Amino acid sequence: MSERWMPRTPRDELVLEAMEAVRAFTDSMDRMYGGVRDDMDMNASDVAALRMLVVRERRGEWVSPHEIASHLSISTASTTKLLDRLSERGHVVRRPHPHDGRSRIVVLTDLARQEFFAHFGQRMRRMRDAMEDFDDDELRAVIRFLSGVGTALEE
Amino acid sequence: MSERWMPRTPRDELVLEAMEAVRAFTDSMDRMYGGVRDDMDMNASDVAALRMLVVRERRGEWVSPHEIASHLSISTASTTKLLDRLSERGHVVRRPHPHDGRSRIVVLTDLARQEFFAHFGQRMRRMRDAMEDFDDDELRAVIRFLSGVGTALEE
DNA sequence: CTCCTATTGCTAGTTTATCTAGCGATTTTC
DNA sequence: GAAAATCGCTAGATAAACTAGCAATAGGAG
Repeated sequence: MSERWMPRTPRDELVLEAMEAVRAFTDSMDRMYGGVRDDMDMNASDVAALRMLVVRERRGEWVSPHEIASHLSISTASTTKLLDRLSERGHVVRRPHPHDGRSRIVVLTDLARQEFFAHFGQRMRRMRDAMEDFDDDELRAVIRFLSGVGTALEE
Repeated sequence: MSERWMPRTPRDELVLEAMEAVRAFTDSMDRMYGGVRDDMDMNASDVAALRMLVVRERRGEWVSPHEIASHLSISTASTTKLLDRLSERGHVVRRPHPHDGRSRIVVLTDLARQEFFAHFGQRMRRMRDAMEDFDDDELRAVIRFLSGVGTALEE
């Protein structure tokens, strides 16, 4: 054995507690998305696509079917069907890509934005309210944590 | 209009930044789980069930098929199939429930524990390492944040 | 410019994982 | 002790993913 048994320090306990907090939080988020999915009567991928489109629109970026496919880790064939479902419901419109005749850009409709915020809005408000229990320094620490740990995971 | 326009304060900016950090972190976690799913060549539900079993086993609790069903928000019929898949791979065993003849308890095999930690272990280690950049107070703030915001979401 | 290769989104057909409905065994309630 | 509820299961139907292959377009090499 190259390793001696190590006593579990208070620091170790704290880190373990943080790990568990992350796990529980992720579960909460999953359930939250599940709630939205139920409320909107949609499947998980379709909601995820909508979420992506909202985020990318806010950034002023265009989104192609191809990008949706890779973001959701599904095939382009499945994405075609997904977009068919969203178009049928009137949530998105497919437009020609201005510079690439093969491609399309997927654009949210007003209806989609409206329904999306109707169902996500109240949940986001609850999150935002819960954040009032934290001062600026704490919030900054949280932000640094989430982006640090998140980045560490992406390698 | 019953509401005047409000200037966006630095505090508002910070809270917004925290919201975005949460969103990005959730995406990272999703991709992480996706990686495990790919590595283990399993579907999302099966991995989620395994995760649940590991957590509950660590707590010294028994898990019935029924509980798996409600935790994953799928029907008991789907859970039967799910457990068939996991049994076939040798990841779980169904045992009779000691006090209730209708029920079963689902028990992880050594193989499952082994494979689970082989694939999750390195990712959890990366998370744990990333946490070394934070002192105890920061970590405590993060824990309070995750559990507070998580709880707020569950209502 | 012309040819060749790569890329994009789509269709068609297949597979997988879910669902609903209903059943036998067992437990709980009255 | 009888009636109702619960548990996990089977059977058959549905939804959403997959693979393979296609037409249209783009882009690079000669």
